[in-house]
Amino acid sequence: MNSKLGLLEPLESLSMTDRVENILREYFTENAFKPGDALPNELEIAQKLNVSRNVVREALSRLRMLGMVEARPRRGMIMSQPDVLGGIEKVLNPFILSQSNQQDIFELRLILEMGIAEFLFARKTDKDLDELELIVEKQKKLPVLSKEDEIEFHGKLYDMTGNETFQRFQSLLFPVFEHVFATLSKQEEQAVIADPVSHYDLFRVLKEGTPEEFRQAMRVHLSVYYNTIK
Amino acid sequence: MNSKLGLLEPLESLSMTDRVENILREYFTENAFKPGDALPNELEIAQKLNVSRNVVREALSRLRMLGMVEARPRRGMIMSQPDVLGGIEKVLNPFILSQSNQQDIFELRLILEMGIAEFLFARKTDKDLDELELIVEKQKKLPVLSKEDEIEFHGKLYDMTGNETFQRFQSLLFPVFEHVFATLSKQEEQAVIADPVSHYDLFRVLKEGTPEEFRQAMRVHLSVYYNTIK
DNA sequence: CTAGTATATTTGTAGGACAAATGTAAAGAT
DNA sequence: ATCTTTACATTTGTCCTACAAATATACTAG
Repeated sequence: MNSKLGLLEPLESLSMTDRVENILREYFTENAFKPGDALPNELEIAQKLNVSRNVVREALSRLRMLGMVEARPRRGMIMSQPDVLGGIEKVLNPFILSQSNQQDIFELRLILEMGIAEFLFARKTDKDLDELELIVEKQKKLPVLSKEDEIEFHGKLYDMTGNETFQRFQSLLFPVFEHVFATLSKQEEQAVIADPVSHYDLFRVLKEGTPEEFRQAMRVHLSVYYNTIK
Repeated sequence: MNSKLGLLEPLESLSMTDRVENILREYFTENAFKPGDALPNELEIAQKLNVSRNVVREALSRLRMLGMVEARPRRGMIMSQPDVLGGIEKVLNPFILSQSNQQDIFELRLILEMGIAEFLFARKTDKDLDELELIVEKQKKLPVLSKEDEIEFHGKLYDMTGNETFQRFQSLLFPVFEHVFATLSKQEEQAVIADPVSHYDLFRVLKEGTPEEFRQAMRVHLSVYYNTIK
């Protein structure tokens, strides 16, 4: 007995708050609510749905956290532009995430790093390249790069993609990425070998090379991390 | 007058609920709460913070939505594994997101698609390749590929990365991606030219080629989308 | 028609109440 | 002493009432 019982999902018994949250989100999309549109007030919603105002407020509190709705005290609520990454931001804490989630995010960052080449070449400006050169010239003199140096260089790259969401997403992923790699390093006790492709090399390719060459260079630059995979 | 006044950010006047939410999240991380740990009950929290139980419940309701805490009726609350993408999922609605957010996500998907090569080659199995072959053989016979065909092929690729979070992330991004591209296509009225690199070609490279070759092939395959950039 | 005043509206917050079910302690039976 | 039953305390989910505060609206007076 009990064989394969683990495969049975529990019937999700949603609380009133959960259900109202879902209903409201559906209601907003079905009726094509757009940012700025006025929402019915809390009491109306509560009466329509036949639940207490408390329940409605708890549901709305969630949507407010996501930035979907904005409450203007004493003037009613309006639809609003949600913050795409607001929800994920509060959750990306290495100490709460599961091991596998952390690993997934570690890999996700590697994927992103390899994928930005086209955008860098499409959008790089002379000003960007000058600023990047300052960074790599400074780092060339250092015997070893700190975490901050890494962030400065790669952060500038994300900057140059001109994609704000991507930029912020990266910075959210970084702590988890660092944490995973630090944990791995502790276990494996690997020798820190000199970077076969340095930040300076990447800069040169970005300035004078092609996206293909840049991807290839980045792949080698990240090999320390890719070596931990699979 | 009024010069550059737009640059002044309003002093954020946080509601009690906002503040309690922040305080609780800090409290959990500072005190190294781990999944499974018991939490103080609502009344205790309310009294310690000198707010009403309502405010505490609204804050906890948010954390519950994120999956950070789990409430077991009549047995107290415990810490829990948050769902990394749960927050973003509820917000990725093309009709609510701003134009620039949509564009960012469109680009983000292109970045991801270009970045997965290493993982595909590191983790592909014969079984995967067989399944992929079935898909591309079927599609080779079709005169034109539908949206579902695209999802089937690329979805299988994400599958093969073995990264569940990435997989789900992709599928969340897709509707926004589609929406942006559909809007662009309507404006530009571009001729739909035959794919210079088909799904079948990608399959062949994945089976017998190298990551570099795959990235190059994928870049060409995605050129319809990259042409819209910048 | 304008200026000032009163009223209605609506969110944020507080606090009380109770059902329901769980775990625990106490009481009773064998 | 051990087991069974009963009673109690706990805690979340839900409902209700109340009120402050500030805005928008209606109203009144000059």
